Amino acid sequence: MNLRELSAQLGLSQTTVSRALNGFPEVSEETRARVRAAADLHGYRPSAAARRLATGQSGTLGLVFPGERNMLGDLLFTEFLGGCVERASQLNYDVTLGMAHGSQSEEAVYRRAVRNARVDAMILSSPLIADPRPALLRQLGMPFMIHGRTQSAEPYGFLDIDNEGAFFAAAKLLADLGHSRVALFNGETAFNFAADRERGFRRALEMRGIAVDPGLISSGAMIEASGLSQAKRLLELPKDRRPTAFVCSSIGVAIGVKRACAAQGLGIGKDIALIAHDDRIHDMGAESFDPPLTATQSSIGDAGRRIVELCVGMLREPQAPLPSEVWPVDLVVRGSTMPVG
Amino acid sequence: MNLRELSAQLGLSQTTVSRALNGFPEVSEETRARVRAAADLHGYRPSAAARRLATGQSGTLGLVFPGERNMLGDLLFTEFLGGCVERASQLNYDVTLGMAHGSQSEEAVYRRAVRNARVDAMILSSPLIADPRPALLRQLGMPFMIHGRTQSAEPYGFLDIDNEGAFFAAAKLLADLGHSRVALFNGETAFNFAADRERGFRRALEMRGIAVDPGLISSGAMIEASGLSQAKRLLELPKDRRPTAFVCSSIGVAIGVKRACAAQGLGIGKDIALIAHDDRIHDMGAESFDPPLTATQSSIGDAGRRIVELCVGMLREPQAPLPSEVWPVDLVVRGSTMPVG
DNA sequence: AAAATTATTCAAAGCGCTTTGGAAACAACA
DNA sequence: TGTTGTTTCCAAAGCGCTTTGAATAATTTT
Repeated sequence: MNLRELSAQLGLSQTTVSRALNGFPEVSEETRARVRAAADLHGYRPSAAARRLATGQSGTLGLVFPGERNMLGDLLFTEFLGGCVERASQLNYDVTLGMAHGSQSEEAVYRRAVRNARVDAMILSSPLIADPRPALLRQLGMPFMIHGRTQSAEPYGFLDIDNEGAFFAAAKLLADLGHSRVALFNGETAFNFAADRERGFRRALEMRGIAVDPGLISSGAMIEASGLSQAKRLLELPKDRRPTAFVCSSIGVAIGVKRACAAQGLGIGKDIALIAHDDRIHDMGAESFDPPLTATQSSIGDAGRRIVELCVGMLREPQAPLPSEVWPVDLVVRGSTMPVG
Repeated sequence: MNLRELSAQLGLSQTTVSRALNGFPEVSEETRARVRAAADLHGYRPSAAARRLATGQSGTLGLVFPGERNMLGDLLFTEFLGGCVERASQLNYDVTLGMAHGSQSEEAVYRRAVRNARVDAMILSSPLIADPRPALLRQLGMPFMIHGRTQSAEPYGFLDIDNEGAFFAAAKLLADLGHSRVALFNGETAFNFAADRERGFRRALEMRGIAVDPGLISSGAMIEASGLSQAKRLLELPKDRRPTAFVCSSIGVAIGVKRACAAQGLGIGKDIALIAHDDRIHDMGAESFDPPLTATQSSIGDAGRRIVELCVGMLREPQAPLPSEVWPVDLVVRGSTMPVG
């Protein structure tokens, strides 16, 4: 059943039926009710393809798989994606995925998506400090939102968490507990969030008059192996230079740290203080660590849901200022932190 | 630049230009070359929306997030999805995602996708033995392919791995090494793959004249905690009834088993033999276990790539028999298995 | 009661592609 | 010469929706 048939049934024009169904004000409530009833009765569903052609809008949002894949990255991306898909389907939007493959560069993926005009907007995740994608998309005329922030001359819409504030709070807590040798195991420095976190970390220690030892700051993949090897290295330092506290960019890293400590007979929350950032995945994480982990935490699924709302809002009101939000991050104190002893 | 403008430029009809670009035979090679050159020159890209409307095909494949989410499940799904997206984009297809949310049942998600006619076919993953989706989709007239198999009266296309053969090989290896008390930690029994695996497992032991002890077979979530608790329980049995070998449905489960063994001072590959199924994720897995794990392995990313090919083939030749493939599974023997003793 | 508003409804023109049913041009055959 | 085939190309009719510009009906104003 299509629009023409339905309007013929009703003895109305396509215009009126279309407007009645789409909530335009210039159709009487009586007619609207009649149209709705008939549409329900016949199970009428407007053709997405026809609407796309007529409106020029695809009702579709695009995401692209991150170029470098790893376990945690995939988990985070999937959790984020799941949130996006959930909210998008509530808003009657589709989500389509792109991916670089083989010789095709990531840029080509974005170009392809834009050229084919298959999406109304794209959502960028894991932005680098110097990320080429905003400039590219703006040049191509494709609206976008960033999950995170980036260093960019041009304006852009974004949703980010307060990474700096989070790591400021974590480092400050440790400093207030008397720790002066605090190590930071950060994510890859090319990512904007990692820079933000390091800034917050440094600011807190400096505020407490603690000189930041560059040797205690490292960055790398946010996986168990990184935490293990880096912690091992630092724990081998002479006792008076060995860190008494660690701040980790992910729970995976914290697991590695814990293993390194265990190997030295050091107990988390007893001999060594540990804080990690916890991107809530499947509503579980830091609290099921042993001991329960003091953590800065934030739901990446919620971020996905919210960024889709912002994105759709942006598409509906193109002339409005670009949406931007920065979410505060909770520092939840659990059993992995204690005063320095 | 649209088709009309391009054909005006060329002094040809839209028909001819369209056919030239789409490789129809009734246009001379000379004209085709001219058209191609002009299209390239002007950067002409056909509008996906218009094509969709005209052909009734959306050029889109649909997948739905599994209803129950967990870490391994997400990782597997993402790996599979990544493969799908990769091949789909090579074939100029899009992949869109659906997801049940809140009150909306999984069935509603499929209905919605079909009603809106936004996808040409759907790919079903993690089929249950009694899965309602094939009947639903057939009734709705939506083509689909299953990654896995199911117990269904109606025919369906599928790509599956030989789960039965894999677990047959694993159990047979253990039997041949002299193990007679072999435990199986299977996935949820509602899933078809779990039933297949158990069948293979039993068949091998029976073939070797070993009575299968039902107490040694359990099933549950394919996560570390399951392996840990189940193995712990079995390792507490009196020595003459305690299993000497374990077959696990995932590496996660194997990790749990290893921890349970370690707690009892039992070494994998020494005191206890261990085999797990390894869905290759990120090209790593069983070989980085300690000790390297004897495993049945199969690439889930490859499966994603292939199922998209089959799906697209099915759409292109709707009257051809439904495609189906069963992939053999390699049993790779590493250090976690040894003769009983 | 006529004129001016306002509230409803409609006919028709796209959106940009595919595809049907010829037609024109040309060569090959009788 | 007339007929039959081939090749190559085209005009025009959709696909099913949105939206513009007008027309009609109902209401209010003068």
